[in-house]
Amino acid sequence: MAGLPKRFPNRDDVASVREEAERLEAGEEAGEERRLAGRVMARRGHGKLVFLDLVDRSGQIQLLCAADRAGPVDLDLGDIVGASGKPARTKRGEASLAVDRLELLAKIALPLPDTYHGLVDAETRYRKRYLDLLVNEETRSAFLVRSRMITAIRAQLDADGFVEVETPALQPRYGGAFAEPFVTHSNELDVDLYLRIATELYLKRLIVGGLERVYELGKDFRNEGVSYKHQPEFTMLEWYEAYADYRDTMARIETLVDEVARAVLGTTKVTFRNREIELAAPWQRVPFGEALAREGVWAESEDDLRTVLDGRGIDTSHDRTWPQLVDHALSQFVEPTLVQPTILYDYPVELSPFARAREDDPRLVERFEYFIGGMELGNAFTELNDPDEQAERFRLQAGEREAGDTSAEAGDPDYVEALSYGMPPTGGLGLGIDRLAMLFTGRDTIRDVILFPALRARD
RNA sequence: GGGCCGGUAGCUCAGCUGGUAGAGCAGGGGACUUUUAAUCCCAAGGCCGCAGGUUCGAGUCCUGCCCGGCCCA
Repeated sequence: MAGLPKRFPNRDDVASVREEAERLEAGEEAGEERRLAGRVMARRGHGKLVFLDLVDRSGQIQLLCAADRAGPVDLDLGDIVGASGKPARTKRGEASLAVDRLELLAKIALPLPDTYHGLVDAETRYRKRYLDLLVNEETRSAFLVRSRMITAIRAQLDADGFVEVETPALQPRYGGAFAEPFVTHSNELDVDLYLRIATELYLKRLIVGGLERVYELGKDFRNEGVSYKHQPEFTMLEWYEAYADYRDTMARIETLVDEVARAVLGTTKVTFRNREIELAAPWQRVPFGEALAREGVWAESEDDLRTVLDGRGIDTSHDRTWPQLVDHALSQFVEPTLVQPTILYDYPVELSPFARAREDDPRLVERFEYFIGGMELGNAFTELNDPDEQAERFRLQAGEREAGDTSAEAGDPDYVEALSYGMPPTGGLGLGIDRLAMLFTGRDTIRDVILFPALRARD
């Protein structure tokens, strides 16, 4: 690249120049100069007249390069160029830039993938995402939608008085979710550390500390398998709101998704896996037990539930405890049916170590999960703020671990101590950002909304 | 972890019951002043995922492994 320009100032968007050109009559040319830069994605040569398709992040436009005006065109497909000229429409009406000056800004040295078929091979698309972005417009637009979605979520929470915070990703003990952690080691401190599986317990310490409304948007890490909706590292939003309960939280998440969809997509209707989904608030709300009972997979004892599930052809041999069986029943029979946004609420206490009990039934807690497109999008509760009760819940979880549930909460005495200083009544929520991005972009798999999904190393 | 499918030129794909590997696009050379996957001519391009095996002969059949996809756990 020696000798090539190091900058290209006063650049216009392809999309805006295109709009300008489209307002012209066929054969007409505008008077004002515009400057475009981007990648040459197609070339139709006619000797002394060459048509190039120039692509930048905003879109695509044709460059009209006449030899007597712009000089000879010595380029390869994939070269990065700067073009100065005037918006114009060709005789056939194609929006163009009539080029006065064409500068090479960076040279391509390897051939671009097929620009007509695009880059199809899934493995190559993930390993060389830069090529996927270059050649597949749908890929580019999906990641731009994801980015705008995240921006809109932040804007909404900020406007509602939340403060964005950052808590440790390397944690001496992990918690806040049922999951296997990644373990790493600090040489300096000579201790093992865990990559966080959730931000929950740190964020609630901040509520104890008086920050009132906090959120964190960042990566969580879970040392588990991959699927169309699972990746070992994924993006999670968690918020905590003092002086609110899970009913307030239900209203807030419905409204957030509704308004973010309108802001980003201009509609609350999306299509996911060939199903039309209406994201607009309010969402259906169904008690948890009722949702399982409707599918005929509800029983209050481990033995009864196992019998029911075995009778439905489910292999329950890996489910050691009642909560695991309930979870299995939920994901197998209920979750896939929850295509339109649905809130399941009032969960069994055994599944929910951080949620406050209902006043009228101590076996149930004020917790909800919400589902869209047959996927769980997130989890929320009226946060347990009684330190003694929290300590008791951790003991209950320790029992589940001993019964063979390795994903049960490990317990966190330091967190219990924090609660002992008093935490206001609080509503908290988690939202799987990648899954919401799948819904917003209509992608079937989480790998299509994560720029560099986890793949095995290849030499 | 199990089942099924796939890996052939930079990319997208053919390659039949085993007989020395093909096209389009891209890349190289040339022609062409209103094209839209522009067109036309010329030349070039391969560890057929890897390693074994069967066979006179393997891209093709068999075994193992690697990578990916889908489904299941």
